[in-house]
Amino acid sequence: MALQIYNTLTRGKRRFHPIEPGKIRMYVCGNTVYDYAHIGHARVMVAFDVIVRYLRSQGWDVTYARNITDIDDKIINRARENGEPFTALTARMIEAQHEDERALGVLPPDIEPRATEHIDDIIDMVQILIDNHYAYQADNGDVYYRIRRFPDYGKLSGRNPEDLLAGARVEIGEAKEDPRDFALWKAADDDEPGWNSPWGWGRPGWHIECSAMSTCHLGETFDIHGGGPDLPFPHHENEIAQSEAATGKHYVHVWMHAGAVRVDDEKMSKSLGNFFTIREVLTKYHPEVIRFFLISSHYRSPINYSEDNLIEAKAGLDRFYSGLRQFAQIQPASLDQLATEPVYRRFVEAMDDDFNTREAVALMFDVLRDLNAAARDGKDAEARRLAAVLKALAGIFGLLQENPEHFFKGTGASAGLDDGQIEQLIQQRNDARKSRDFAGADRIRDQLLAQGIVLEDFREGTRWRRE
RNA sequence: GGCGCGGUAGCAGAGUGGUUAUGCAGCGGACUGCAACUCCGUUUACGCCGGUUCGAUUCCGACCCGCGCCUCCA
Repeated sequence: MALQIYNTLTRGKRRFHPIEPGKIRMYVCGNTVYDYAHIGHARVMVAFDVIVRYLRSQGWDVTYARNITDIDDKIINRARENGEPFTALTARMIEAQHEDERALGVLPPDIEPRATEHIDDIIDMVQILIDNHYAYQADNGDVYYRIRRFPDYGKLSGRNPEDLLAGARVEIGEAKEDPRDFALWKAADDDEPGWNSPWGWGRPGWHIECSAMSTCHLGETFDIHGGGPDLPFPHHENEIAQSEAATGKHYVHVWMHAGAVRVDDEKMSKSLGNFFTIREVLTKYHPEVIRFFLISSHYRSPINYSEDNLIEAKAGLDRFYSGLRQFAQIQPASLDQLATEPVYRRFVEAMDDDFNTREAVALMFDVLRDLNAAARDGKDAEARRLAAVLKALAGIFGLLQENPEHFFKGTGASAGLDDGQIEQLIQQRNDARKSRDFAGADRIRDQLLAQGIVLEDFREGTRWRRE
């Protein structure tokens, strides 16, 4: 089966056809850097990271751009609250985001354009829209997009422009011709952050930056545009209106949107204040646990962030590492080797079907079971082969990248016993076992368990891990 | 109100017009001094009502329920 992707625009899965053979140009809406990234951001970043990794594994030449919105009202307000220049805030938050990405194993995009570095491109596009009467400067100095000039408005989110008129809020002192019109350029006071433009001192509206930057880096028409679940309307709708009005070309072939993250079965939102930052979550769970949790659902399904679900993800990941523990030195199978494995064909089939990571994970568990059975039965060659296959499949997801011993034992710097003390106690216990002092042996095991140390006895010796 | 998505076993979560998803938890068994790890087996699963069909969880229609967007939010 060839690659199929669900397209928000057509509301269905279609076979993917690249604009240029073998190449995929992809743009994903990144974060507005006024605060630390939260798990909703993590989901989008991990989802598209997996998609890009998979596409590359299948031989596609992917150009992946993901922007940073580093000028906007929220940034200005937060910087003002903090009493710092907005550039200081954004520089700090960008660095923090990059740290979070590295922790989660998210590879950097090929291009990471920032709004403030594309002010000229933005101004050029706004000017084109004004010249073509798709935009106008209002009495308050703002430049607005003239919705009614764009007949296709609403095609992405399935909205009727007339309905939008009924629902549009009319603000006090409204300067727009039409309440549905949205800002391309916002006039600013002299003491506010801004840039000189043909319409005076000001700053870009939110939507125009993505139109300008995507066109600048990927061309007027490109293959895939992605983002979070709340972006189809109005953000992406507005992008389409801007770009297609400015270029006269079809803007994007496939629109992809990740599903929402809920927290304890409630909508996660800024206004409810129930969102978790990535760095908070990383203090509680191993980064791969978070990654595995995210990959264990389809990227478009809503997922629920909860203690139980993360614990379950950890249990699953523990099994994989447990199975690989005696195969730490095995290298992942090459793509050529993988191609001969029946399970890989099923893996590709699952992923080609709109990136069905859940199905693919189920196949990884199948491999794991066979691996454990082979290892138990002493079929060493087969076990090593399966370990290599498992590592290769996991590698496509950016999982199982750690040495299992390290995964289970951690840094050893945490509270409690250090590795040497633990191993000494295990030795004492094994001495007791040899002399059939099982009560004494169990006492030591319980003592270790109380400190979160779990023992596993094998013929070759006793393994331990920190829970 | 408008637009859209979904309701699958204790929980999480794929998928399919007829044949075991998978994981976690539970139970039984093997292994073990006992455990843990692992393997094997296992628990009335497909919201409700009609229709199409030899046969529907899977297609169609109605209904009930949940959720998302429509407002800053990924």
